[in-house]
Amino acid sequence: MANTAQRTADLLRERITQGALTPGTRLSEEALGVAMGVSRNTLREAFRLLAHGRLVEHEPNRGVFVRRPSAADIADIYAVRTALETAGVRALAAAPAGHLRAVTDAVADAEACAEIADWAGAGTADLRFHQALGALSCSPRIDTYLAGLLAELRLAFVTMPSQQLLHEPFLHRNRTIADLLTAGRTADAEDELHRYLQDACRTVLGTLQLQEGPR
Amino acid sequence: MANTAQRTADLLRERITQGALTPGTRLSEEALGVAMGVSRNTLREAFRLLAHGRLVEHEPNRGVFVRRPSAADIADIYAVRTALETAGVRALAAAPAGHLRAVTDAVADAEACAEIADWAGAGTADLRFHQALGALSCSPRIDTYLAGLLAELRLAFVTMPSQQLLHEPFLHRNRTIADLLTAGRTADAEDELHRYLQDACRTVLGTLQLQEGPR
DNA sequence: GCATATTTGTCCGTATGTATA
DNA sequence: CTATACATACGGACAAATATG
Repeated sequence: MANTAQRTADLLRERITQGALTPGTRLSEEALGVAMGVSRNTLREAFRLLAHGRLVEHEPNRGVFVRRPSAADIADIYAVRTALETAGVRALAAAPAGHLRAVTDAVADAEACAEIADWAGAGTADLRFHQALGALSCSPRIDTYLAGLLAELRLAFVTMPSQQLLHEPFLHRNRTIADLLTAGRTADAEDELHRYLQDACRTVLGTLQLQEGPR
Repeated sequence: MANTAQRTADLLRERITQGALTPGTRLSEEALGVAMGVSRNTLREAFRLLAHGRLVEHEPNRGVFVRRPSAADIADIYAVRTALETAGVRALAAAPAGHLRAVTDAVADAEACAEIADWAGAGTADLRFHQALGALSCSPRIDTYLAGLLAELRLAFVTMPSQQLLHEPFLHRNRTIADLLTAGRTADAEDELHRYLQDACRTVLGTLQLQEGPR
């Protein structure tokens, strides 16, 4: 198996993106070390890995805290997503056929989840849809970047009340984009994706403001 | 100042991108630790940071080595650069005026360096030109990504013989792009940049192959 | 504002496993 | 196959910075 620091980081990443460790929580080297059965040195290495993905914040001489993405973070994440995902759409012609099927499969999954009101599942499928859009570029680095960005976004979502309000309005637009891609209308798909991400960004920022205001 | 691990990583990054530590070099925890006056624990933390930027490769139970970017790496780097830099070009209208000046300044610098046959300087200015293109998106994350990609590319360049052959053919095309941007012809600038990066990628891959073959 | 307790930052020693000569 | 060298991981130690009463 991989080394301990990597495993520890993976485990913590999962805990964070699933909301078990909420933003603002302090991750004590001592306490977490004994809880996870690793030494402080190893845990510190894991912290470096997570800090690089912006899931935790390292405040010198104070410790590491689960990150609370700001409005500026959200806006920036959507800006980068727009750059990377539209690049995937533009690269559709050069991508193998299986890559497009991954896109349509994710859309179908999201629709199936929505059918039975499984909004957590719909959210996961939604993120997979966008990951699949980026994967059309056939670029390992774009895949890595996008995975990190979506994990960070998921972290922003965990404090928000309704996953349904965040995802439901966009499911039929996923289908629209997938259909445009299947029809080879990449320019139209790019336009739609661009507007889609702008709207989604506004929705998320609005939800964030709602919970930041009355705090 | 910042913590020791960060400083150590920064110092090593500089050594690597400037060719003092050439690809393939093994970075021994013990030897480097005493040489830089830091403990093995701290050095390992620094290694994690560098490995994330792909400047070094961590081979389990064998150690860390200065990375030797493969042809696939080069191609991928140019694919991501295309996505990020063209996104900057498309975002020109929304960028503050100073950002465009940073682009034209970098072009002027590169031309001045070429005038006096300072090809190392021209190479640096060239990279700054591309960083400035990405900065048009006004996205901190794109800036970070691009800086990492260009550092990795610089690592690929250090083993190549002539910086002149790598950069000179593209200087006048930098000027072309800058002029198109100044004229507000973003669509034309994007097309030109796209072809530019394709050609540059081919040039670098060709040079890489030349030195890989007769090894 | 001060004294104290806690926590991080850094280093060292060491036992174990793995790769290589 | 053995021996050596090294990475991996742990635990302990102490100074420095921070938080707490």
